[in-house]
Amino acid sequence: MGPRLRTAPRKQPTQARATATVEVILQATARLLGKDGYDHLSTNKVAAAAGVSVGSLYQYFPSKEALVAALAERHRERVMGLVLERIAAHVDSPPEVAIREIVRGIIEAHGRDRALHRVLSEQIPRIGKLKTLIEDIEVHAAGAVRAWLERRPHGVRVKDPAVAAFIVSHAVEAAVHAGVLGDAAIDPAVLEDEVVDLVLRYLVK
Amino acid sequence: MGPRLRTAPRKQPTQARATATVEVILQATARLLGKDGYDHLSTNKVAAAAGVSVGSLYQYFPSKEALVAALAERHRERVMGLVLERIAAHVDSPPEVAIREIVRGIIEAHGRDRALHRVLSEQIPRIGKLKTLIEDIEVHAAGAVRAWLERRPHGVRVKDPAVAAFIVSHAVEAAVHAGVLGDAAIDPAVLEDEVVDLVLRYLVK
Amino acid sequence: MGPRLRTAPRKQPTQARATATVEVILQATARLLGKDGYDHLSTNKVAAAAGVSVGSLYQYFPSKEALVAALAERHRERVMGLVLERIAAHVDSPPEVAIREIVRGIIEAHGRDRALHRVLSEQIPRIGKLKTLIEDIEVHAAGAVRAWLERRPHGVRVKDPAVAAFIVSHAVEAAVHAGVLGDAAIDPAVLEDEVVDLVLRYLVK
Amino acid sequence: MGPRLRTAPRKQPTQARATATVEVILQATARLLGKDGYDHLSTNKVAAAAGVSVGSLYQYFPSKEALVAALAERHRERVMGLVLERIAAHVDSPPEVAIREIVRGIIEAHGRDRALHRVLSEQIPRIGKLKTLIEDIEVHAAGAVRAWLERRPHGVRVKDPAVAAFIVSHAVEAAVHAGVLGDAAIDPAVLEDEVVDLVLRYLVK
DNA sequence: AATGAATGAGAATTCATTCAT
DNA sequence: GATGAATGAATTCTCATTCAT
Repeated sequence: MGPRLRTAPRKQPTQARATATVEVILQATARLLGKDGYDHLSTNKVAAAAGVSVGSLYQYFPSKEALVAALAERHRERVMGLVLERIAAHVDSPPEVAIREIVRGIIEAHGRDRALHRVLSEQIPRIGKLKTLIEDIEVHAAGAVRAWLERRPHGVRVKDPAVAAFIVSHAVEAAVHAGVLGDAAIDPAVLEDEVVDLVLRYLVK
Repeated sequence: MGPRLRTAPRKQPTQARATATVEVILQATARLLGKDGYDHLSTNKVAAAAGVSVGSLYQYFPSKEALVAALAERHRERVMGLVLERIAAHVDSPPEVAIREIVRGIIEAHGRDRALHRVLSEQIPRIGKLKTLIEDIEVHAAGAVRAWLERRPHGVRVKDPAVAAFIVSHAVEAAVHAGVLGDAAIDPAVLEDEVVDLVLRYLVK
Repeated sequence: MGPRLRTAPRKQPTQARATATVEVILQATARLLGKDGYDHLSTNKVAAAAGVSVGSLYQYFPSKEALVAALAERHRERVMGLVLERIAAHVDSPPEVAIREIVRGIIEAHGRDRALHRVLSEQIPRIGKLKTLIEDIEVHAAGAVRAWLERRPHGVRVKDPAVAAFIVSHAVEAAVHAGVLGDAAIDPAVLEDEVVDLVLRYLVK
Repeated sequence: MGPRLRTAPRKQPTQARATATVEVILQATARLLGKDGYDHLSTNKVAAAAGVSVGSLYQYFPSKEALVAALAERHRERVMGLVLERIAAHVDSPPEVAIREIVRGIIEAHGRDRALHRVLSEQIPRIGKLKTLIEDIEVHAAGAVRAWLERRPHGVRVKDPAVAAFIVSHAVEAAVHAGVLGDAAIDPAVLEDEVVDLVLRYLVK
């Protein structure tokens, strides 16, 4: 599905100055990506916006894709961290509480860096290597949900925890994503109630 | 958010030869889209792959986006047609039956032209006119679900049909999409049962 | 010795207009190559000097190397033609006459398009695929000389015609090349006498 | 004819460590020159391949050309040394002996570092300072031959020693170069006999 | 209707070289 | 002496689009 693109970071900055350069480049990437979209992004524009030379950019990123990949990877770490942490915090809470807290965590995670999150989620599937990244997230998330389900055999009514985890994680992600980031945004409190309801009725009651 | 894009088809082919040309162009577009991705698609390549001249291509499609839009539009019509038809056929069926039939319709729709469906959903940039196209589909689907809900005030337990339709349509689409097209495909019968369960418990019981 | 470079011509011009474009591009290449040398040649400069767009250039030549390769191939045909013709015309002339005429032909061939000849011969070895071209010439030339030798077993004193042809063709080419094109050019008449002497004494007397 | 190039070595390494650095850089240059060719050589690549920083490279070589010039100069010294030494050793030998020894010396010189020799002769652009370097060699060699000829007015039959030296040195170099380094290499003993014959008949008998 | 030659703005990318540390 | 981050002009090359034939 698309040719292989070079997304591997080119070299690690070792000096502090270099780290700052990489930082400033990624920030400019995020800004332009949010403003103009992926297609209108160009390495020259990014470099100019970051106030560094193109040469410096290419010292660290071999291509436009690599730029976006690095940004996505960073973002993924933050978002997944927030959600997994919430799941971990509620391994032993009663389902009603756990589910509400986790759903709220997901809604919050989508609320952070909305513009960046939106543009990344839209563009990522098109960027070869990044498909893997998004799949990692899904597998990761579904895995966590499954583990959560398997810990409470009596509290849930589900036959196959793997399938249920798969269904639930995709359904929740999509509903929250659309509800928070879509053009027709939904009031977060309502969204939370409804999604919790969706999940609770499917898994528990 | 990008320059103004012309996506309206330029003219309708009237002669049989012209229809064949359009057909061959769209097929080449689909093929290249799958092979190289949207970014590496080019009108020249499409024309070459289709065995026609660029000039001929521009006779029918005013831009690269129009090419992809036409392909997507075509596919949308088939898929949405199948689903809306299923919804229409079950306006008055009992919820259990209606929901199962509709879900089955959605699963079937995703099964048709799997490769094309996957490519379109991954490769279409979610900006410009193409973005609108995609959002239209979502709004359309949610609208149909909402209408369906509003027809049966006593059969469903939902407070706000608009919100419920929104949640449900996104959740179902995502679960089915991932279940049918994802790397870890799920047995269609199991998928059907689980998605029906998800919807039924949320909307009805 | 050096990476493989794309030197194959990209597409054949079919319309008269296209043929003219190719012609004008090659002429500009020759001009710039003679004036600035290979390293200072660039596709943009060539296009500008030819009065066509870069795009047109790339329609026919995939790289800078291809440009030079096409030029070299053309030049080779002319030069080799002139020399082989001279050899053919004197298959049956007495050695003294034949050798003088052939040597004169080679000197004349080097005299045509001196600047182009000089720059091509200097740059060709560096351009991957073109090594073959130059070797072709040598093999070709040595072959013709050998055939010439083998036709007159009694007139020549040579043991192994293949070796003698090899030695003679390289020696003559180098002496004439340096004598005609070198910074310290030699009077053509003197050059002719001396080279004829060199060859005649080696092969015949 | 190209910008002014600085090819003079920047400074002499004085410490042992520095000498080793220079050595390692030149070796990397030779390796890359053989692998990628002159055009694809870059100071950054050379530094990386040599395991030193670009900064260090520029400490000793002020430009890319200087790098190649140093390599060529080194090789030239070895090769020319061997040949001139042989010429000097036979100033007073009878022509048959002298010529045979000198030709043998030239063949041996081409046999040393064949790969490097081939690469240098093919890849060095014949422009700018590097051109001069090459011409120096030719002039030097022709000069030595001329001096040798002028010392023995009675032993040789040549009218103009300068012209004869010019012809002979180019002819011999070309024949030996092709015979030793060409794709169709010739047995060194045969090569020696034939080249000696060529020279002897032209100059002496 | 169809062709395909031509365009040229603009994107990606390299690389010799400098200089602060 | 050595390092390697930074530079940016220059170059290669693509591609959507037009238009004469």
